[in-house]
Amino acid sequence: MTDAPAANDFIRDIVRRDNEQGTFGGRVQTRFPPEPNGYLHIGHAKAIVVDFGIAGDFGGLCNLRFDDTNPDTEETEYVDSIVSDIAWLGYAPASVLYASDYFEQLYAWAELLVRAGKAYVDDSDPETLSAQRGGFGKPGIESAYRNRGVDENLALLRLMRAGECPDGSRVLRAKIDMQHENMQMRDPIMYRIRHAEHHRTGEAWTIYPTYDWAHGQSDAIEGVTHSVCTLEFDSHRALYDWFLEQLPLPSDRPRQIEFARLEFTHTVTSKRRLKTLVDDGLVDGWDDPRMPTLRALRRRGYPAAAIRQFCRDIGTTRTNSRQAIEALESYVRRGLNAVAQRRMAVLRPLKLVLTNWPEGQMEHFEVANNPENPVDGVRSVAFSGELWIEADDFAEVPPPKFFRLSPGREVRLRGAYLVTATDVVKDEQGQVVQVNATYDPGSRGGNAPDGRKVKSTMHWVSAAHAVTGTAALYDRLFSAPVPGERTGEPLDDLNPESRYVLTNCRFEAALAQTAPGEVVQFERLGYFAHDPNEPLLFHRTVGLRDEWAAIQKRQG
RNA sequence: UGGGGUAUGGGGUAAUUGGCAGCCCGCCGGAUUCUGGUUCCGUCAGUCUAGGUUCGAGUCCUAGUACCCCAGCCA
Repeated sequence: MTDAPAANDFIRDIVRRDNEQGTFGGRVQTRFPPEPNGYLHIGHAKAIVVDFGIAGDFGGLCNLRFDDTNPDTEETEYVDSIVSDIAWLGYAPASVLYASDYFEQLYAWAELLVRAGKAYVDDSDPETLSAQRGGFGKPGIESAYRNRGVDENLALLRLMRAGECPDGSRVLRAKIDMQHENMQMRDPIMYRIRHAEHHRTGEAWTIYPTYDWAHGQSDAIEGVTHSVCTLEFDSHRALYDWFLEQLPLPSDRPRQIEFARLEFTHTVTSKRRLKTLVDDGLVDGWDDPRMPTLRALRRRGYPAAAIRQFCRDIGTTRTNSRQAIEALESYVRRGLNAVAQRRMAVLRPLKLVLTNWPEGQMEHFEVANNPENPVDGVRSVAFSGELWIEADDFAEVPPPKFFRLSPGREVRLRGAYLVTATDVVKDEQGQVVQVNATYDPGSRGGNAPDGRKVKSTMHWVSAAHAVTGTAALYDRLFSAPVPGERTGEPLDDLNPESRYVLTNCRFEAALAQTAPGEVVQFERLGYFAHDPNEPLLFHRTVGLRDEWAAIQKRQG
C-alpha cells in the first residue's frame, strides 16, 4: 500500500500560515515526546503519524525525544521498545534525544528564575500544598514561604540539588498567581526531590523537573517550532508560554498546538491498565496478540502502512471521538488483500469422502497464489478422494440462503472438481462425522463441461497431504464501553475468553513453508499471521468480510 | 463549583471563511466473480436546541443544552 497524502487539517493550516508569515523563517520542526514508562500502543500511532507526518509534509524534521523526567517509572527497556516500534511504524527520527540531557540547562534557568524573584522554595508538606491550591471556583492561598528572599531561595535550591534534603521535604515553585482561574498557573511545581536511580543520569541528580518545567524548555532548546500534543494539555499552554517568556530565548519560541487523541471502541489504551494485564499474567506479555500495543499488532500481522493511512485519513481535530475498531480493520484488510498470498486451510475439519474416486489415485492442481496479483503465480496443491472441508461448509438441513454443501447439492472444490453430497455418516451422538459425495470427473479444474453453474466454491485440504497445526482466533479483549460513557472499575469489562485456540486445523502443505511473521489469507476465512516463534501456529489478523455471517445474524 | 475545549447522517471527517452540505467507513439493494473475498454501480441518512441578522447561515450574533479536560511533588 502506498501512503496517500494527508488531508488538510487545522494543524497544517497553522504551519502553512506560519511559513507564509515567516514566523520561524520557514523552518518546521516537531517532536514525538513519549515518557519511557511503557510500550507504545495504537493510540500513540496517531501522535507519531501527526508529528512525523507534518515534519515530512513541510520538509521539516521530527525528533524522538524521551520525556524522562520521572525516575520512578522509567526504564531502558521501554526506551528500546519505543525506538524499535517507531521504526516499525515506518518513521526515522532525525535524532533520538532525552530531556534528561537538558537537566543542567534546566537547573541553570531555574536559578535564573529564582534570582528574578519568579520562583521560590516551598517547605510545605504535600497536603498543605494541595489544600492551599484551592479548587474550581475557589481561589488558592499563598504559601507562608512564598515571599522568601532571593538569597535564601537560592541557598535552599542549591541544598536541594546537593542532595541534602529528604524526598518530599521541599519543592521549587514558580511564583505566578495563586488566584489564577487556571489551576495550572497557581504557583506550579518546577522541581521535586527524588533520591532515585534514573535510567540515564543514575544518581547524578536528586531533584527532577516536572513535565511543565521540562517540556517547553526542551522544545526551545531543540528548536522545535510546532509542539503538537493532545488536548488534555490545553490548560497547560498558558504555563508553557509563561515559562518560555521568562527565559532569555529568541522571539520565535515554540508553539504548543493540541489535538484530540485517538481512542478505539473495545480497546483499552491506559498504560496503567495494560501494565496490570501483563503483571497479573492475564496476557502473555506486551506483545500478546490480544494487546493494543504496536508490538502486538505487528505480531498479529497488522501492516504498518494500514495503521499510518488510517491515522492520516481520520484527520486531526479538537473533537474527542472514539473510532470504531472495525474501521481500522477495514484498512488492514485493504492493505492485506493486495499482497497476502492465498492458501487453503481448514479450521474445523470435517471429512469428505468421494465415493467414486479411483482407489489410491492422486492428482495435483495449480491454484493462484493471489488472484489480485497474477504475477504471484500459482502453486501445486495435492488432491485425493479423502479430504477435509470446513465443518461450517456443510449443513445436513440447509438453512435459507445457505449456498454451501448439503445432501443432493453440488458445489465446487476450489480449483479441483465439482462434487455432489450424497449421504452422511454419524457417530453415536448423531453428529455428522463424515460426508460422502461423488465427483464429476469431467469437471477437472473446477468447470463443468456443460457449463452448469454452482452457487458455492469451497476450500479443502487433501487428508493424506495435510499438515496439522494451530490457529488462534481473537475476540475483543474488552467489551465495548458505550461511547462517551466511562467504564467502572478497571478491568471489569475484560473478556477472559477473548482467545480461542483451534488445535486441530488442517493446512495445505505449502503453509508449512510460510515465512514466520508472514501474513497469508486463508481463503474464505481471514488473514492469518504465521507466529515468529511457533512453526505451525497462525494468529488471525482480521477476518474477511463475511456475507454469510451477516445473513445468519439478520435471521437471528 | 471557576476556567478552558468541543458539537455536521449509525461512526468518522470536509465545506473556497456568508453561497448547491462533499468524502471515507458502515448499512441496504444490484452487477461481476472458481473466495458469500475483491472490484464496480446505486440507495438510505446529517449541520445540538431556541431565537436573531441576512437575498442567503454549518459558518455571524444572543440565550440555552450535552460531552471532554484541569484541584499529582504523573506525563
